[in-house]
Amino acid sequence: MVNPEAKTPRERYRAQVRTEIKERAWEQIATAGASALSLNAIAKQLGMSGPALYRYYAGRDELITELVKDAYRSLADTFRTASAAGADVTALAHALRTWALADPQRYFLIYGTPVPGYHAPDEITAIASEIMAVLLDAFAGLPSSGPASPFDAHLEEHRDWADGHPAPAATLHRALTFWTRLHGTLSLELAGHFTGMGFDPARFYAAELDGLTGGGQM
Amino acid sequence: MVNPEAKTPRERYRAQVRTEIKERAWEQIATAGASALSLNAIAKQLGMSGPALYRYYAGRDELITELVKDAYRSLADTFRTASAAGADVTALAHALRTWALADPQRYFLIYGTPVPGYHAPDEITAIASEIMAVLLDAFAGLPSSGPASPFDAHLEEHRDWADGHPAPAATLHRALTFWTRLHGTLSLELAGHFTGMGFDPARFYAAELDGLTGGGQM
DNA sequence: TGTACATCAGTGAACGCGCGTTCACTGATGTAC
DNA sequence: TGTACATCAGTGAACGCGCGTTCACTGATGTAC
Repeated sequence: MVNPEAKTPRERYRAQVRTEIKERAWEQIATAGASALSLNAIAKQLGMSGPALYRYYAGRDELITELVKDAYRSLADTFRTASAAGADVTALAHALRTWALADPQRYFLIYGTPVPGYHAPDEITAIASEIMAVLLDAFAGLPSSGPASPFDAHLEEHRDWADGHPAPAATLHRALTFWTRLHGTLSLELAGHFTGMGFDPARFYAAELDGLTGGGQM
Repeated sequence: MVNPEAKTPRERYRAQVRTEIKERAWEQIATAGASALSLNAIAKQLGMSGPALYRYYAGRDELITELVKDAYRSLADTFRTASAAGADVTALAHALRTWALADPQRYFLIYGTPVPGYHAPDEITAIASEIMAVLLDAFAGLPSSGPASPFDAHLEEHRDWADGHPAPAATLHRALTFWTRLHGTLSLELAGHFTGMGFDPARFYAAELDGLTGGGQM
């Protein structure tokens, strides 16, 4: 009769405070960047003293790692959900852009300037390859496009990252390109490098996407 | 007989110390990232007290702005020099990659995670458009490729950033694409996102470049 | 249902640190006559 | 060439700050009998 999975009130409370801490952390990151994240400031916003946070996180580093993991998981969920709803490559691209625009600093926490010396835990690389798997599936359902490039042959010899996905190297190539090209536009847009140039970033994004889905040149 | 441009020994000394300060600053940035840059630490490395630096820079912010400006100027110089030596689009791309790999954190100081609220001074946007001008010239000397994209028409109405360059919108489009695509690969490579994937980033970069120079599809 | 005990969230004081920045000063370097 | 003065690089003390983190504690919440 006892469900060992059931949460006691205390566990429930703990979980709630943990997420509240993270919510404030995201607010801080959004307004001042990740490097400005401060445990004491979070505690103050929650109306508690600084040391209280140590009941919930071992320290600043653990909190940040948790935030990075959450960001990855959020993106992976977005992709998986879209894919489950039948999204094709184009829809995935738009889901990506929407997700990124919703919280640019969250995007940069994953894809932004790396902290020298920091190395992502295995759990994170696992989520990253889950994202890639969705992408590979989407491209596998697309008609092949254009002639094989010399890079395809090279990729064929280095396809471990595809984690056993049966798609041909050309498809891996396209998924990789999807990633790098859309990141290229998106990150420059989010960083404000297009500001003042006048054109509509969404249209440029769409143009890049066009090249990816096999239709046009370039 | 007096050359008003000539530097007095004191001016010479000042200039030298200023560059020494910047050199140490770059070392710090390279090893711990820009957010860890500390005036006191720089002073210690130079064998002087912290306050001494205020003879040379008004404060931390001014120093960082100067570093960003130097980074931009360095990239612009690299491009201009390459261009003057007859570099085509491919050569510019390789110059870009070499420049980026030489000091990844310098690259990220320009193209990395933005600090929310920070706005680049006009002097910097001027250098950025100088870089773009070199790129436009390089593409203008290339045969046009592929059918016009719908984005070209949109760009035609927003071409102020090209600063009067006479190239057709399709060329602006290609220069823009050069920028975003190569940034996409390069930044992911520099941030270590390709680590463990096995393939050679240089080859992928070359493959992307191939698509840009008009040859192949995609 | 009531009491005795264990668990654990949160506090407040404290530690040591390094930061950016100011200020009044010393002493060396350069300039004017 | 020598002296008197001005310039200015660099020092050391000090200010106030916020940071992450530890520690011994109080008091509320939950558990066992």
